[in-house]
Amino acid sequence: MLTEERHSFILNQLKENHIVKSQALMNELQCSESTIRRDLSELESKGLLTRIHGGARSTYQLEEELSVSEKSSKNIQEKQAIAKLAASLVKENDVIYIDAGTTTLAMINFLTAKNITVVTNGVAHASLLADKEIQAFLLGGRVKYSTKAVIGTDSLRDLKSYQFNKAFLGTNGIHLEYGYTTPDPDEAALKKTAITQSAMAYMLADDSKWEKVTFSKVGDIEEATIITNRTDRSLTNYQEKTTILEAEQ
Amino acid sequence: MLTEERHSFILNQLKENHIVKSQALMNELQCSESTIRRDLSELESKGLLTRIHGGARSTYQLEEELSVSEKSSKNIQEKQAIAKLAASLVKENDVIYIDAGTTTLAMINFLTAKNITVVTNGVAHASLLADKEIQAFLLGGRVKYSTKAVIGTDSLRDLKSYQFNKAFLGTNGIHLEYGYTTPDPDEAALKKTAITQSAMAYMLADDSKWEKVTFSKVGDIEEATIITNRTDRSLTNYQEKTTILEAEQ
DNA sequence: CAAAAACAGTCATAATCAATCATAAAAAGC
DNA sequence: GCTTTTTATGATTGATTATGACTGTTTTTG
Repeated sequence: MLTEERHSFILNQLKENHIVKSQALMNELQCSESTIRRDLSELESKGLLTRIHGGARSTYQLEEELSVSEKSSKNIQEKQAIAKLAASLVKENDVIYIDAGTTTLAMINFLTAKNITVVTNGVAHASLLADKEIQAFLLGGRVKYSTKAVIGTDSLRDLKSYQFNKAFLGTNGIHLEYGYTTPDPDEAALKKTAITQSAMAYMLADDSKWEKVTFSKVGDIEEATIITNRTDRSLTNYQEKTTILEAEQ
Repeated sequence: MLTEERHSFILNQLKENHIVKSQALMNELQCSESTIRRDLSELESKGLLTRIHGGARSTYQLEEELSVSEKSSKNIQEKQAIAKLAASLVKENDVIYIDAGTTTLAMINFLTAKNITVVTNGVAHASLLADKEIQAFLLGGRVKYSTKAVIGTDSLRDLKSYQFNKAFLGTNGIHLEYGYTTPDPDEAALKKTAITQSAMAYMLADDSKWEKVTFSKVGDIEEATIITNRTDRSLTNYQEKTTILEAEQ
């Protein structure tokens, strides 16, 4: 039984039952307590489950927000890995912007730096930040139905009154020539402003976003550091223009 | 049976029945009295329930967060009745303000009027409105941990730029002499402004809020119409000052 | 008021934990 | 080829946590 096999077995069990017990896993996977413990602890560090006394339970956050088609285990793992790397860049006393979106939402669970201030336009993000008792400011404005992002002129004006050390953004397309793009012009305007208001901008994008172009331009490749998952794709062309951080899966 | 499993079982029971008995839990979960007692006391310290002699009842806050689709308990029915009456006052094309807070959250599920616009300072409210595809605007500002309400100077400024047909507010105290009061001065300031920005103001308050006074004054009795559940209390003194709508339980 | 039930607190036992070590298989280097 | 390094695993240790039984006290009930 390979490590990978056990891991995917555990994740599948969690998908069905919401909870797994170490004892049961020992029997089903025919391995020692130590091995199960190591498996659970590895999966926890990737944000794929939460350990509890006697086993583990699923980390609901991401699964709940993602649409059915996005719920593949591979997709979640990629997002968690990217989110973890992004969160590790946040240091004590930072004032950061976190854009609405699922990958950035996953970041919040990995935030450990003390005394940080977060500004966001994500309604779900604000809620999770409050749960974690992290100081949060929400932009005001119209709430978009599908993504629960706050957008519009009010939010843009609010955003312009803040200055950030770092901004963490999502995007729907990355293209060498057309830069970062996203379908909604309102969201694009917000992202663009966030980049200008921030000393450093990070674009979080999993494998599927590369070489894609959508409707509204956010900015050029060189305007942000890209955080992505490790891929076979050659990124040399992009690396000439900007820094790319690759998350281990 | 893992600790976590018992805990979620207990919370689920509470969601449905509003009350649980230690003896019943002992049988259903097949464990000792000591264990149940420890479980209840842990969950209480997390604020997820309130212990009572012989078991536990749900905390008010949790009750409302979950009351969205639940109905069984009598206590919940009272609050739902108030929320339902309040929602019935909202008519087509209205532009309304819905205050953050547990009582007003229940209102949203009863909203049926077409083409309404809702402004709110409740993060949970904004999320629920988006789910129902009701046009919603969120005030910008700091997110309060405990209630997930947006408060502070930014939200106050945002609020002043809107005008409403109707405003629906919660309060922690109603008193003939001291008027409407709430513990947090920031929230009080918002409520006060909402009243002035609105043609009609409604104060939602269940039986337990009467004759109570808390720290910050929102306004005098005559500044809002009160929506409450039917009670034995004599309200004659109040009815001389303002309109009181009583919800049938 | 008295009996019964529920309570908080303590204790010993059992299960689970983190941490370390030794072994064996796989991978890398020479 | 053989050795060295890396990786995965299971066994062992003492520490931590969870549990049920037991004590005497408080609350509820008839």
